[in-house]
Amino acid sequence: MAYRQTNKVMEKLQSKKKEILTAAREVFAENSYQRTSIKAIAQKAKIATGTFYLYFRNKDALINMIVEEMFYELLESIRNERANFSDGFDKLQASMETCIKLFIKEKNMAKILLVQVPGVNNAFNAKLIDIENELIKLTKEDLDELKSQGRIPNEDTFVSALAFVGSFRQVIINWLREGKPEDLEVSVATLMKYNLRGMGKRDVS
Amino acid sequence: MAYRQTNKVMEKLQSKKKEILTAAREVFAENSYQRTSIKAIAQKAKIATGTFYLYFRNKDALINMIVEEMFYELLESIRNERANFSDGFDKLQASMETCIKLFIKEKNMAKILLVQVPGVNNAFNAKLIDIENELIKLTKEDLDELKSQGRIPNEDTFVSALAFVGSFRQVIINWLREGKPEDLEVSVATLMKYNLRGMGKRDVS
Amino acid sequence: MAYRQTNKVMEKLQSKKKEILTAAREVFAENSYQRTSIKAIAQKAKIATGTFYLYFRNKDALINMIVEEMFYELLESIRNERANFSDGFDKLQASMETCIKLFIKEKNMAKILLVQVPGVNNAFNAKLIDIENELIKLTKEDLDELKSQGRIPNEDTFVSALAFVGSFRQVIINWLREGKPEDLEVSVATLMKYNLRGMGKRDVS
Amino acid sequence: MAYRQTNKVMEKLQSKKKEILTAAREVFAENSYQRTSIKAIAQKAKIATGTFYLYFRNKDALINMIVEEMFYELLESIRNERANFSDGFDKLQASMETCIKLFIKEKNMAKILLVQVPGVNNAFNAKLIDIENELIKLTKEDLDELKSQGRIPNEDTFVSALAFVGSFRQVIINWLREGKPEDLEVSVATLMKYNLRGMGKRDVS
DNA sequence: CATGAATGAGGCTTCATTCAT
DNA sequence: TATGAATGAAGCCTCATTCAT
Repeated sequence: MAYRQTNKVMEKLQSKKKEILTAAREVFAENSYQRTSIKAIAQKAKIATGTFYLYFRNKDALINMIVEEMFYELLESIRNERANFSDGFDKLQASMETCIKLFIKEKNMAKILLVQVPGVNNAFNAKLIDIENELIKLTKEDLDELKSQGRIPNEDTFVSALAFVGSFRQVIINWLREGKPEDLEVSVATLMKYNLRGMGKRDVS
Repeated sequence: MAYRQTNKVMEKLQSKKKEILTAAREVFAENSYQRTSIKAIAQKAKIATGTFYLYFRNKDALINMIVEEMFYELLESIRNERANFSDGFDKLQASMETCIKLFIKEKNMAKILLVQVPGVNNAFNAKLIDIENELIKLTKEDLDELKSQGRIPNEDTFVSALAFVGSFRQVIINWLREGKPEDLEVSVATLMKYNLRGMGKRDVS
Repeated sequence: MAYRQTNKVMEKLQSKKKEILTAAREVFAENSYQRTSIKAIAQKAKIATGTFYLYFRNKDALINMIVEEMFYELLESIRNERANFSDGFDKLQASMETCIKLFIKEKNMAKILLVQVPGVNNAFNAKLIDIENELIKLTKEDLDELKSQGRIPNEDTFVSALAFVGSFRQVIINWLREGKPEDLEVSVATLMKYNLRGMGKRDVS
Repeated sequence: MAYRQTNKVMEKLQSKKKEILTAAREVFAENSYQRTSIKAIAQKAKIATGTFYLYFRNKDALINMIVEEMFYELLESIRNERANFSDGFDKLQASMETCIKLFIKEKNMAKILLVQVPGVNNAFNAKLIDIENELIKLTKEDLDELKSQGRIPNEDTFVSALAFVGSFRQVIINWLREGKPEDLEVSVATLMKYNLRGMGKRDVS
């Protein structure tokens, strides 16, 4: 009895926390971290400012959790999608396509991860860097596999991995900031070819 | 006796302004714009807070000048170096090599331009974006030239330009943040090859 | 439990605002606008500096409200009292007597309106001038009526109105500053006779 | 030799001090005391800010001296002019006409005495009040004389003196602030009649 | 004497966080 | 738990005054 009660309370608490997180994402996507006030988030979440502190120790804890959530969402999606493929090139392609699709679907997420939060605070940067590093690591693993299979030249796969991730990052940022390229999906195909050639894949159309 | 309004005095004033700019660059390289206080800059420059305002109208004017200086330093260097070459591929290579060399020489500049990018909604960031866009534009021009010469495939050069710039950006950022790749100059050569292949240049070693 | 958004809460807020206004009036009565700091007002009102900004957008908004309140209090009292009379001379007398009575009752108000007038270039002063002008306008209307009735000579009623208001102003100011004349009410009677004669009323005792 | 040298130096110093005072008057007439910076005065006087402090202990000392100068100029003019008359009414008229003429000639003086400085600071107010009180005292003396001669009714001459001065003050202030009455000299004649009647003079036209 | 750069206290305002209800 | 008023530290900027030249 007491147990179920607690569970229910926990659920309720969790759901309220989720609501705040959702509201916070929206507000952060518009303004930068520093320019976003707790009051604004609370208003968006339709709670009082004080209530915010029942769910988060402070502002930093909030942004931390947001980034961690995104970390999870993004990398989990990528890992799941990659699991459907065994070929290195396919896995690379799957990684990026998943990433792009998620960003298109959740533009706020892209804005926060790529535009708003960077530069705010070394602690958050560290989290963001974790995500990026994880993505780079995955990419490098694929490249190493392809290299060991002799399907790409014997080059520094770390640099290639950075180039791969960086090129996508730039295209997405530009799309977020300037709205160009207009059709991100088409551009991603071009970009993929660019990178496959860059890695040294033979017979790219 | 009165100050003699000689060159000496003027130089001293200019040099003081430079000192403040240098101090500000150092502080900005560590913290973001929003988290950098005038007080901190003044302390670094060993002046009183009020003195800052003798040299800059306000905080925004300072950051504006810093970024404009960097804009000038970076793009002027690149343009100068590019002028030595007529071949499109050579110009692309010259662009990036100059950029990298400058960043190695002036690490704070790289940190400010690439890492401490603050939230999107201010003049500071707008200027930074200008720099990036200018670099992308230059790259695209080279690619368009190469395309018209039939030396690279008929693909969206805007996307290629973004990929090119983005891949370098990522490598430099990683070097700044993690110290890897350790030997940036060597990696840049690899990266260049990656990109040349990516663009579709034939016979890249 | 949540605050109940009852009348009680609202009243409390309003009363707090009133308290701040009262404190501000007291401080302004001692020092001029420019020399009055928010901190001083907050201390007088026994609140923190930040609390002030929960009730007023900024310093100007406060002074605006203070003067508008006074504008309302003073002119409304005068208009109400005048409504009891139809004779021009009676209305003039009613105007000034009401004014004097209010100033005796609310000495701070008199001090702010008459003594702490700050430099000309701000909104505060503009409002104060509005009050004075309104009073002059009312006086002029009475004089015009009397003139059209042939009860005072055919002279420039604007000048007379200024003289009328100015003479009262001077007496009150002197009373505020020097405590003389000691018995303001008696002096006001004398002053009234002075002005009635000045206007050209016949048979003033 | 040394003596003459010193004298010369003193003269020069005095003349520079005068220049600063003149500049300060101009600046104060435009902006209020608080909004007038030493830098602005120095610029108007074509000296360096530091130089200001060679001639005045501080900003307060400057305004003090300005007001004292005006005190002297105004009251001395009035006293001189009054010396030409022996009749009480003539002396009253001479007082005010001199005052008005001086204010018309030196509008800055009027602005400073009547509009800018009041309310700034109790210390300056005190000086201003001295001037006003002196004027009131002179007026009262005339009225007392007239009363003892039986030429005006047996009323409180202090109140009459206040009314007299206050009515002029109001007209001048209105002229400074609003530009009305347009022709001050004509209005002053009307005003004089108003006051003569007010005092109880017989046979005012 | 003159200069004007330098100083730093102090003013206004914002906002993360606390706390009485 | 929920509320939102209250707090006060901290930031930006101004300006009277000082001081090295």
